[in-house]
Amino acid sequence: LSSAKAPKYTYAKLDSLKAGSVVNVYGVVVFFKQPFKSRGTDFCSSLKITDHSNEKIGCTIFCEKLEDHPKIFRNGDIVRMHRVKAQVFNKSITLVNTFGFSVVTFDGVKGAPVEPRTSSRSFHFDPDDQRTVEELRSWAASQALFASVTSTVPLSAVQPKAYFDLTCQLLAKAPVDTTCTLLRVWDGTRCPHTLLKVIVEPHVTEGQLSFSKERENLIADVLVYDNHVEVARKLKPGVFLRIYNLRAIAGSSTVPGLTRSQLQVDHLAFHLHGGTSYGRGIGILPDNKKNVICSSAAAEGWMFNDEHFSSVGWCLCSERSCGHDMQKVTLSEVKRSGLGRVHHVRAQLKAYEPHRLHEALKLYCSKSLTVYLLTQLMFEGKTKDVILLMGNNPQLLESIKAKNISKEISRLWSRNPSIIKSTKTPISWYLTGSTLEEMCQLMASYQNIIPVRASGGHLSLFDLSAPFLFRGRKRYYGSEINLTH
DNA sequence: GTTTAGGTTTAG
Repeated sequence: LSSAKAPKYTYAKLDSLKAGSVVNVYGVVVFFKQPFKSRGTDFCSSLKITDHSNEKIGCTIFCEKLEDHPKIFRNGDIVRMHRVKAQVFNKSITLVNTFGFSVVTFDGVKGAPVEPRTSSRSFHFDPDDQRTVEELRSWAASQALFASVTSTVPLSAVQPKAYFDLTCQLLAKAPVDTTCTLLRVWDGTRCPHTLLKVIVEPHVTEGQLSFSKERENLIADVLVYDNHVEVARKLKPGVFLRIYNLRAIAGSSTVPGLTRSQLQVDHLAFHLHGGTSYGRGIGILPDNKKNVICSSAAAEGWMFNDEHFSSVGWCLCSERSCGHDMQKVTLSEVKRSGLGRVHHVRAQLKAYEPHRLHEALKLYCSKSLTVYLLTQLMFEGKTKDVILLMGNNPQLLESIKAKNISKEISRLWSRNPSIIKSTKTPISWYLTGSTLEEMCQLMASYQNIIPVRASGGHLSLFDLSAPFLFRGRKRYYGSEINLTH
């Protein structure tokens, strides 16, 4: 016994499962449902997995406690299950958990850190597991495993009539009747459609009762029905959710318990219908998923202007979890430490720019997950610190800052109002006074050209009717672009 | 020593 080896698990390929055997398996998730209450004593998770063998195997997991269920957030996630029993149902092999069952889940994204998701206090994990996860990720990336399933869509891209998954934060909730609950959520993006607003009694609302008009425009009212009401009852405002198989419906809607006059009809409504078909359900995201919302909010140029800084709003943007412990420092310490460091601060908002989003140029670098907001102040030369920053790309930031662009533009512009040359920064500049033909000639030398004009001795961006950026042959309208290095 | 569900859309 003293020489007993550490336990070594062996994993069955999914095309070699024999009825009645108890096995350990690895698989890529191609379908899943959030755990739902069964008619028996347990919650039930339903999932389908596959592996290199291309065999797709349905799995049914019964556990009394939700935390013992597989922590699956999306198709492509990788699960490792210990002690599942193969049995035949409808002439196919399925896997059901059996005594001593445990499950660990991993993100399926190639190159992402291999971080086990489990509530088990101790679990086996060795270099072979690391390798297996990475192999499954690579294999899955080369396959079209779930091309037709619904995908996570931000509110800004929601299509009427479509089913989709929504990643969002719960701001408030209220019961509508015994079969329907209202969830007020946002994801930091603005839906182009007018949103249905459900009016409920204030005294039954949990969470913030009212929001500023600006924020209200970002909030989607989601009605969840039947079996989802029980799940919704346990949710606390502030929690981050993924709502699966949500349906956006345009046109008149009626809601039980409410008269039609309580609804603004003909608006886009969000319904989570009863049942669990197509994975319909509500999943609670772990803290490290908050970044998803923070970065989408930032990429959208999300700003809020509430008189009362709510704890929920605060949470959305300030409590970024960076996956490491870091002490909070004061703003003066940040200033002293110079460029290129990452800090945690907690501060009170005193003022913000821009008040109108089209006044800002947003540069979003998907590689470094960094958002740069170049504000109107920069063009007017009113400030030295022209860039409001998030993220961690000191090189790019420094190159912009070191150039002191507004000063440089003003200087060069006074000498030669036609062209300003700036080769080091990721942006080149084009000024008023040139024709389109001249600008097209400049395209050969400069990758990115932002048209600006002079007014009142200052430079300013054109309004939204003009392209804000010329990149090669492409013209970008609006105010956003992905920078590629 | 093993009931529950067994993917496949509400119809508000």
